[in-house]
Amino acid sequence: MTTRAKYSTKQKEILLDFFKQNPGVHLSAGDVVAHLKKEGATIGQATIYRNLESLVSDGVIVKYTIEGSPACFEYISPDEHMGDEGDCYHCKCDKCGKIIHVSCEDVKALQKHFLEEHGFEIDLKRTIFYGVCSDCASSK
Amino acid sequence: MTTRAKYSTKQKEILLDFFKQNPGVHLSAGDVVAHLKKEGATIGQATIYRNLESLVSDGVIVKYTIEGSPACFEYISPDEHMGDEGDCYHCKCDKCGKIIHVSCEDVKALQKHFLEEHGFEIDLKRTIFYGVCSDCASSK
DNA sequence: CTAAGTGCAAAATGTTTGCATACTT
DNA sequence: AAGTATGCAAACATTTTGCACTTAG
Repeated sequence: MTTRAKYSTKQKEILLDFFKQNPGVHLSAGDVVAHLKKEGATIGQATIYRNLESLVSDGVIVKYTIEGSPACFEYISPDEHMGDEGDCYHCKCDKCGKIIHVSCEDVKALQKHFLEEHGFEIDLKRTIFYGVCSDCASSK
Repeated sequence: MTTRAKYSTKQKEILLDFFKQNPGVHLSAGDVVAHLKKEGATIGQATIYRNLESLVSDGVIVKYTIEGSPACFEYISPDEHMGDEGDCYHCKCDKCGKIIHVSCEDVKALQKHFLEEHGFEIDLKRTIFYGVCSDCASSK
C-alpha cells in the first residue's frame, strides 16, 4: 500500500516479539533499547527507531506523546483493533504529573460527534487529556 | 504563592509585551527568540526559556505541545480568563499534519462530565485531539 | 546480484544548566 | 549590600542521518 517492509530480518522479529510480550504497556524508544540490550539482543538503536516507525505505520503499535516525556509506543493486540475492549484514555495531571487511565462512554460519544459534525476522526489512543486531577484540585 | 518573580526587569517586559502584541497566536520558544532577535531586543535565549516558564506558572500564557513540533506558547488575554469567548480546541491530522481549530459545545460538555464524574478538570487549551481530518479520510 | 536493512558514530533538535557578571530593591 | 536575573557557552536528552557493511530474496 505505502512504504511497506520488504525483507524480514531478525531485528524486526526481535522488536515485534518484545512488543507482543508487553501488550498494553507503554514503552519509550529508550526503554526498548535498554530492555533489549539487557537481554543481549543484537539490535542497534538506529534500527530500533527505524523499525518503531514502520510498526507504527503498519498500525501494529501506536505512538503517542505525553508532554514532558519521550514518545511512547504501545502494542495494540489484534482483538483491540475490532472490539473496543480495553479502551482507555490517558489523562495527565499538570500538577502532580500522574497519568490516569479512564475508560468512559462519554468520550466515545464525543468521538462520534466529532466524526459526524466536524468530519474529524479522533484517535483516542493518541489523544492525551491534560488538566488537574481530583487529588491536586482538593489539596489546592 | 509559589515561585514568584521578584524583580521586574527589562527582559521580562520585552517578553510580555511581545505576547500581548500577539494574542491567540501560538509561538514556539524558537519563534520568540528569532522574532525578538530580529527586532534587536536585548534578551538571550536562556532568559526567554526561563521567563516563558514563569509566565506559564503565572497563568499569563499557556504552554502546549503538538506532536512533531516544539512546545507552543500562547497569550491568554484577560477577557478569555473569564468569559469563554474565543475558546477553540486544537485538532491535528496525523495524515497531513494540518492543525484544525474547532469551537464546539460538546467538548465543553465532556469537560463538565470529566469534572463531575471523574473529578478531572480538563484543560482544553492544552489538550490536542489527534486523528484524521475529513480531507484525508475521503482521499483514502 | 541487487535492493533493503543494519550499525556505528556523528549531527541535528529543543531545552536545560553552571557560573561569572549585571541589575533590582 | 544581598539576592535575583541575565548571558554565554556547555551539557543534555531524544531522535535523525550519512555511510560503509551485511543480509534477504
